[in-house]
This record gives sequence, structure tokens and C-alpha cells, in this order.
Amino acid sequence: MARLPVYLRILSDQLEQGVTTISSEELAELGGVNAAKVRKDLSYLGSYGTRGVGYDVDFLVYQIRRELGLTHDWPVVIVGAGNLGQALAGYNGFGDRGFPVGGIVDIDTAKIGSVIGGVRVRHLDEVAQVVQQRNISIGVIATPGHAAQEAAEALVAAGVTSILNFAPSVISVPHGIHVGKVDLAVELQILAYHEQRRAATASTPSLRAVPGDRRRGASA
Amino acid sequence: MARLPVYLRILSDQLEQGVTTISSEELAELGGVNAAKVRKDLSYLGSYGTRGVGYDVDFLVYQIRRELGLTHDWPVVIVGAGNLGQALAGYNGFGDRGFPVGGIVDIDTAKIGSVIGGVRVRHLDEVAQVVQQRNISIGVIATPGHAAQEAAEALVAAGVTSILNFAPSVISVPHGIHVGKVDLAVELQILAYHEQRRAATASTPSLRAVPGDRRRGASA
DNA sequence: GATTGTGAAAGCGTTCACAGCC
DNA sequence: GGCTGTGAACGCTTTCACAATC
Repeated sequence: MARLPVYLRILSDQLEQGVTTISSEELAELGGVNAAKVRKDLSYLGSYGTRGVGYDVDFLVYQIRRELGLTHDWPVVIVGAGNLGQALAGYNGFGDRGFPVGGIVDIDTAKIGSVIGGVRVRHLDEVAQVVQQRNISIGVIATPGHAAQEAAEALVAAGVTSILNFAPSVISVPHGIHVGKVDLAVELQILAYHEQRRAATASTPSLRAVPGDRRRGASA
Repeated sequence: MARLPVYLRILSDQLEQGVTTISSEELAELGGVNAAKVRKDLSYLGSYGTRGVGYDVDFLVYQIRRELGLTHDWPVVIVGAGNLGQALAGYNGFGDRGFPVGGIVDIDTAKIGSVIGGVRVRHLDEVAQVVQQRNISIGVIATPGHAAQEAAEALVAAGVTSILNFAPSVISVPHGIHVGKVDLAVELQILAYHEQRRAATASTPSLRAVPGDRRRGASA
């Protein structure tokens, strides 16, 4: 379920703030979703709530981590030491959340040997070595679009079985390889779409229906 | 519809390769989806296909751009000139696809004045000025998590109506502001989940039903 | 003959509503 | 009284299948 990581982050936050118990309604509020949905999602993990009380935050965090396979670190290898690759390697959000950068590779000899975020950049040809040495199963593609397919093939050949693709082009991989895609332009295009619709409806006086937003407190 | 940007990218690629006509089946193949879905999606834009022939790629690109509001550029302002902000600002994928970086702001005086991707970094306090000068309606948050809320508030106060949040924390914004979120860790967690399931099923020769604890005697 | 456009059917995720439990 | 867990209703999205059209 794609919402478990969201719950996990919220619950981790709550845990830090000293919250020990949480109801489905509170969690739903924090996550911006429906309480019934939260209960359905969590019941999928097992019956870990207590009726009349709620869920034990600490236990729930453990269970979600277990379900997501986050009981141990998943080192990743980054292909591409350009702007994006450097940002990802230096981004604490990766290592802090269980995905330490186990290697960075590139084909630009000018970049090879430099150190980013404590990791030395090596040549793409050595990616198989890196993957096997550090027992890596997740690769991150941070290359220009035209190099993405080559990067994907090198990763698969090296033994990686999951790929997160930041390049703005579609890669094709053998069956059985999991691919996640983050296309920055697509995200912006969706926002642009909403902006454009906002402009269109704002200039259309016929649509007078006011959304009946019956929330109690205004957003704080 | 969230798939339009995907079609747009494929069609743009095809256009560059000299393809002038495409059938729903070909487009579906390239996009990895069902042909009927493609037709339904495109029929939503209007009846722009020709039976027995297919769709005119050039015309379709124009229509999708129109629907998405991509007939003009949408300059963006980036909050945070750290690793991620620099990567985004230097990333051609933004400007090339209609989202030029109209400004970068930060609170670190050491960074202010430096030039990234041709744009000078200014102070967060000047964000309203930047937004109004360049007529910006989309802001990008590339700060550490703890600064994301402050960034969001500054953007909203400056007049931005859409926000793309790369920080690993949830921001709350007034009603009517559109927020897109890219959480790098969430993407990786989803891949980890699949990896973990792969390992689990690989080590389970046959899926034997595990007896659950049925409370009460209603076992049938 | 090939391909679109679209009603109808099927599938899936969400929400409701309430019994069961603390 | 409060809250979970879940069958059932609902609504939305996807897929099918075929008439309409080129």
C-alpha cells in the first residue's frame, strides 16, 4: 500500500514528540485522509489497535517498518554525478531514512575520483563491482535523458533489481525489475494544469457554486 | 488527467523522430497502458482522431499542451539554494519544458548573491518582490524539512498559488493553494517494499495458508 | 480493413455504518 | 463512552466490445 510510508513518517514524528497512542481519526487528520481508510490500511497489517483506545505508536512504527522491509538499511548506487546526482548523494534524506549511498558512478572521467557526500565517484564500468561489494539491490538513475537507458542496462547487468529513475525519459527493463519514476516536469505540469483551470474558472462568473467546506477549525 | 503529461512526452519524442500519425495502440504500447484507456483519455480532449488512421501527432501535442495550460511558460521560484535547490536550478529539464527558474531565494547570507544556472540567489525576504516582478505562480520548496513550513508561508504570502514540495515534511497551506509533493524517501521505501516481497516469496517454496487466530467459534 | 469513440460491464478503492470490544 | 475492525454500499476508473467512420 502506497500510503504506509506516509503513515510511517507521521508516526515517527509523533513518536519524537512523545505521543504514545494515536487514534485512526488523529492519524487521518495528520495525513489528510479519511479515518476509515486509515483503519482499513492498518487492519491489513493485522489487528494491532485497541478498541476504545487507539494504536500504540511505537508498535505501529515497528509493524509498518517490518511490512515495508525497513528493518535494515538498503544501500543504493547512484548513476550520474551531475547536478542531480550530487544533490541526491549529499541529501541527508536518503541516508537518514535507511538508504545510504553505497556508491556513485559516472562516465565523465573529470568527475571520477571526486568525493561527494563521503563517497568517491567511480566509473560506470565498475558498477557491478560496487553493487556486489555493498550488496546493493536499488539503483538510482540521475543522468541526462539520453543516457538513462544505458544506465538502466548497466544497473540490471550489475544485478540491481529495483531502479528509481529521475531522468526525463522512459527506460525499458527486463521483466521482474521494479522501476519507480520521478519526473520533475510532470509534477510541474500537473500544477500548471490546476493553475490554468483556476484562471479559467475565475474568469467564468457562471460557476457560482461555493464549495460547502464544513471543517471546524481554519487551517492553523 | 494525470496521464496527459506522459502522453505529451511520448508524442513530443515521436514528433522529433518524424512520426506524424499514431494509433491508440502504438501510443498505448509506448506508454505501457491499455489502448482503450488511451482512447478514453484522448476523447476527453475532443474527437481529434481519424477512424481508420489514428491521431495526428502534431495536433495532439498542441491539444494536450492547451489542456495542460502549457501554451506559455510558467516561471518558478525556488526556495532553498542548498544541494537540491542548486540541482533543480541547474537542471535543464525545468526550463526546457516550460518552467524557467525565475528566481532562487535562501536565508543563508553566504549563498545570497551567488549565481546558479544564470539566476542570482536573493534573500527569502525578497520573495514577494521576485514573484510579482516575474509574475510567478508556482513555488518550489527545496529546503531542509524544518524550514519547509516557513518557506510555504513565505511563498503563499508572496502570492504563489501552487507549491511543489521536495522537503521531507508535510506543509499546511490555506485552502485553495495547490500542493504537489515529491518525497524521495517515499519512492525508495516503495521500492524497498517490493524488494522485501521479492525476497519473501523467493524463500517461500509454496504459499501455505497460515492459520489465523479466529476468535469465537465461528470457524465456518 | 483499420481505427476511433463510447455505451455497458467489470474491477477496484473508498466510504459508510455498525457490531464488537475495551 | 470511545474506538477498532469489517461487511456492504457506493462511486470512480478501467476494460470490453462493437457500431460508426474513414
